[in-house]
Amino acid sequence: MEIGNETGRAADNVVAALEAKIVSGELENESPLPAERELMEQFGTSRTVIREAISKLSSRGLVETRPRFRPIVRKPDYATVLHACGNVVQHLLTEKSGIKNLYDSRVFIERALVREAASSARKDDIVDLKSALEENRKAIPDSLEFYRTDVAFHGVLYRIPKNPIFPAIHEGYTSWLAPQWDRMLRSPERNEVNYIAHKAILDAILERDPGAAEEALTNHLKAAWEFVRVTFDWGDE
Amino acid sequence: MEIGNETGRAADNVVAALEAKIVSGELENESPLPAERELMEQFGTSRTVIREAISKLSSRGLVETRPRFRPIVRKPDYATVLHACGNVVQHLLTEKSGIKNLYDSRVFIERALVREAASSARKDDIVDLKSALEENRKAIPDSLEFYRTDVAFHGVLYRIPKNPIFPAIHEGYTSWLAPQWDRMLRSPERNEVNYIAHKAILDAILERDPGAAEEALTNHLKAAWEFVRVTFDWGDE
DNA sequence: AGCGCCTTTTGGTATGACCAAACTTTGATG
DNA sequence: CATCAAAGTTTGGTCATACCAAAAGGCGCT
Repeated sequence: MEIGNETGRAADNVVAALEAKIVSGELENESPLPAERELMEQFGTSRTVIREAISKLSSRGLVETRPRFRPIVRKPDYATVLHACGNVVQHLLTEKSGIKNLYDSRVFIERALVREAASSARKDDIVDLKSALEENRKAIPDSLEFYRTDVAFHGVLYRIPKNPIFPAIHEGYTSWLAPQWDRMLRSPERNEVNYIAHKAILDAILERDPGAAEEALTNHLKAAWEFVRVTFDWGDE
Repeated sequence: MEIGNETGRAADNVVAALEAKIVSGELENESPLPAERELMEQFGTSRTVIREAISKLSSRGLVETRPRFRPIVRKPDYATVLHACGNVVQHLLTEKSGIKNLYDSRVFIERALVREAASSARKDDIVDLKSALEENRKAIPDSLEFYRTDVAFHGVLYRIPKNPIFPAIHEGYTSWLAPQWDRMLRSPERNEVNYIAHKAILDAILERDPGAAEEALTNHLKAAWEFVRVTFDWGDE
């Protein structure tokens, strides 16, 4: 009866409707979705369709579903979107080449980020970098804490362009490449090496030398990859 | 009886099984999935969970579903993954700020790409660039063809790092930002301007001058954005 | 072979039922 | 009165069955 039902996909209407209600805030963020049986009455359709719609919303990151709980509404932001993509990306990381490609892309991005930082970081960016580096230094004895501050230091770089896409990408990299870092965690002797590398990057940024910053960053990440590669006992990539 | 069935998610088992069969090639790429009723017999489960599993596979880009057709197996590659992410990303592009952020990230990436091209493009890369530019020049009178060659020219840049992730990203940008380009298509007088910009970029690459290449690229994309912005009659971003 | 018609297959949807886990209410208890 | 455990209710996950319309496939006719 409803207009717009041309093609056989009843669930899409429900998806669109709920989608609208979520982005408009009519369905409040972080709050549970109405019960399926209520939705099916509300939309005048069967539970089959409702469930399929919820499944689609879930895979789009608009709701978060746990096995036996009510779905939770998630207003889309860059982080949840990247997280939703993670489910899709994971297939490409089962082979070494996929991981290598992803890591290389990270190196590529961060090279550009440190260039950007060196050429146009603002005062507060510099403050953030210094503070992140200091946290990093203090955490050298504690591998777990060092990992956290390591990620945080790189995270500051991703925030410098003031584009929310980049922090989201950073989250993607750290979560998708996390399994590899586990090995690094168990090698505390690497902490000081990595700290020194971070310091070299920051020094180059402070001197406003994009080339040096890029080189320092490249050396840092290449060394980290080499370490992981050897630890995993991979042949040459 | 099967191990790994701890948590109440029967569909996940089916997803995992089909997933494995797809990546292993047991389910041939580009060929249709078995019928739902056959799968339900094969897995000893109801059609409900089979359908849910197929829906999940679809949203992960492992199968492609058209409304009333058999799902088609799609072995995951970077392009299909990016395409699958497109459904998720679209929410962020409904506002101007989302488009602006995405476009800025593109500028950021391509700046790094042309630097890379200028500093380490190989002979065949140069050949590709020259040929793409020539195609671009010849297409100046035909806006539709010009658009195609324009995309192709930028695409060559994304292929230079020899990392399949970048061409996939390029596909993402071109498809996600396509609506904006429509306006550009109807302004053939822009074609020559854009061609000249492309030529300037290539010239800088040929001179192995990363800085000049980055600047030329930046000018090119900033101008294109400005044109779109004015045409759309947006205020300042 | 090419083409239109008819049968079968198959995806999309609707119902209704059942279970187990989550949630809510209730009521006994200290 | 606050606490907490038991009983009752809701609700997501699954199953079985049925029906429809469109796609696929077969069949006969030209």
